[in-house]
Amino acid sequence: MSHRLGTQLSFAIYGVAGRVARMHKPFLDPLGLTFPQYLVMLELYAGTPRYVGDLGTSLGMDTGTITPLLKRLEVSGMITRMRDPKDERCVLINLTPAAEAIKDEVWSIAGRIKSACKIDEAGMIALRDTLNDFARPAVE
Amino acid sequence: MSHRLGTQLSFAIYGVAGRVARMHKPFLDPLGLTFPQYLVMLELYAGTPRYVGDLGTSLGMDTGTITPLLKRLEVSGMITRMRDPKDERCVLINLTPAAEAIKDEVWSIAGRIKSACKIDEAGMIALRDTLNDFARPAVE
DNA sequence: TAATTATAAGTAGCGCGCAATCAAGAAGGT
DNA sequence: ACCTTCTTGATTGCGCGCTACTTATAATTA
Repeated sequence: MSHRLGTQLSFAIYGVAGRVARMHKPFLDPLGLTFPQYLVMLELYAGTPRYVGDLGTSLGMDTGTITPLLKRLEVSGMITRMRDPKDERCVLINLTPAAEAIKDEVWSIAGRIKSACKIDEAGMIALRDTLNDFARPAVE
Repeated sequence: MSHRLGTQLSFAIYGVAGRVARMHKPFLDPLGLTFPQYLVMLELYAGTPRYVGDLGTSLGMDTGTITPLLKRLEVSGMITRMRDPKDERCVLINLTPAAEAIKDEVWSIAGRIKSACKIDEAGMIALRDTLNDFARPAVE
């Protein structure tokens, strides 16, 4: 039977995620960012301040993943972390001037990657939508 | 302008990879396997013995990833690791009876996952092929 | 008000993923 | 036989991702 197809799709998804992250590396290394950190920065460029939990939800990252990641971004001078005076449980994330300084370069990475993917605009849109719908509501 | 689309696609790929792995977890936990270990087992079920390097190449896993992974599979009794007498540099991987015993159940996971993904056969084939072509030749 | 419950982050431990480095065996040439 | 050179894995270190647990603050309820 076709267990085959299911496993092939799992392989394909596993494989493409690694390739995409690796493809970003040469562009991110000079900025001192990892791929997940890059995704966090994109979220922050879209609007600050943001709560830690809000960021985690948007990116699908667990608290055990995003908290140390944010602490590293703080150490590297990209963000500040501050308790919300209104609710001392929450931590507000803001961008530093150093982060704003590389904003355009960070945004430009996507365009430079796109060229290397040999996929047209319509294909990208279709793929994005397919992936965003895929495996969405199930066990989780 | 449309850095947007590129970043959205990166997000989508990052997100779907995590969701797919998480979707497998409830099925893999009872077997004591992680998702990457599951992929390795599928490769091994397709034919043994296999060299470590061969497995790594097939799965796109680095030696620093697959060597400890295989040692854990050995500890959990799924595989054996043996130097090839013909070439002492190479390590041959074989399945144990314990691994053969769960072979059918491991294979069946893909089918059970497929039901939860609300995507038809044609969609799966198209998606698999699109992903396998995507980001393939570029930096790597 | 006091006690309970809920929520937001942080922390520890394990496994994956990658880069860089190392050691051992094999293959080739001299 | 000897000496390079290449190949195969192993190792180390760091960051991500998850689970489970803990702490601190808020909200709720008795």
